[in-house]
Amino acid sequence: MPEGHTLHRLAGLLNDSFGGRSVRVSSPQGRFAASAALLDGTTMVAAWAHGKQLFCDFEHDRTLYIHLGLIGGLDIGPPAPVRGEVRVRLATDDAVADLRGPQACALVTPEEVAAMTAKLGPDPLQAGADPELAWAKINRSGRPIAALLMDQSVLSGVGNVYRAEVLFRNRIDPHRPGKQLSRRSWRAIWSDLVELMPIGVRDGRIDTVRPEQTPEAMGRPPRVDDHGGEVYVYRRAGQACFICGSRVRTEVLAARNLFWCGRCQRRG
DNA sequence: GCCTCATGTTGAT
DNA sequence: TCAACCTGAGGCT
Repeated sequence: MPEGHTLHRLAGLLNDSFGGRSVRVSSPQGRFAASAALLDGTTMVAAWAHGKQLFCDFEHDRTLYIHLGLIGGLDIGPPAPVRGEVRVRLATDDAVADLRGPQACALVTPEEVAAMTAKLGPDPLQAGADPELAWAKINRSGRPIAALLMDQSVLSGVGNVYRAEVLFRNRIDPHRPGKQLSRRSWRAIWSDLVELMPIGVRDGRIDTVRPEQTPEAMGRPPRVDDHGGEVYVYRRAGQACFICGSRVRTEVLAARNLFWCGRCQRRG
């Protein structure tokens, strides 16, 4: 569920349903009960995201900080009975938001928020984010670009799907050390993310296949990943590359399954 | 029912 | 580098 686009989308949905309203806050599961009681009945001022971190600002300088981790989810919809392990429920008479399985869920101060965001790299989904801040780190690192893209202190919001897809779209070898990546390649990666990620926010899934290369346009059967989006290489190990036909490769890189085309991706 | 996997991160070794 | 953590879905018996 969660790369940066998911959190920005959720922030928007939270603002739509809870922004400026008095919110009932509870912890059906019990693990957030004490903090929920402090927020209960107060007004949610605004929700926002930086990369994969989600912040809900309430009155009295109280911020609910959420990180979904790998398996967490935040379901927003009309009122419904609690189902499963719900860490936090936000509710009004019209809407409910249920948080399950988060990696982090805590009440934090403005100072703590500032400290957290200060450690994060620029987010392609934030207006005015500066790609040079990321380039300064990439340009002097010996780590592979596929690892640097996943490092949230270098760049925030990119996860395993976007890293594989943006490297494929720009024909870049995932193993290329950051210091050997051209500035032109980095600018291409950044502008591609700035173009792709808002589409993910809008649609709630990651679509990366260019219009002229869709299955219909290429005369091949539709193929959509389990996460709901249409992609070139992510989770397609062993299958034919849509562009050159060679087998999509996979290996573990930066503790995650990387997917790439060894023939198409040779740039640095 | 049991096992594996998942768009993530942290802390110990 | 590796285990741990949080939860649910899907595949298997």
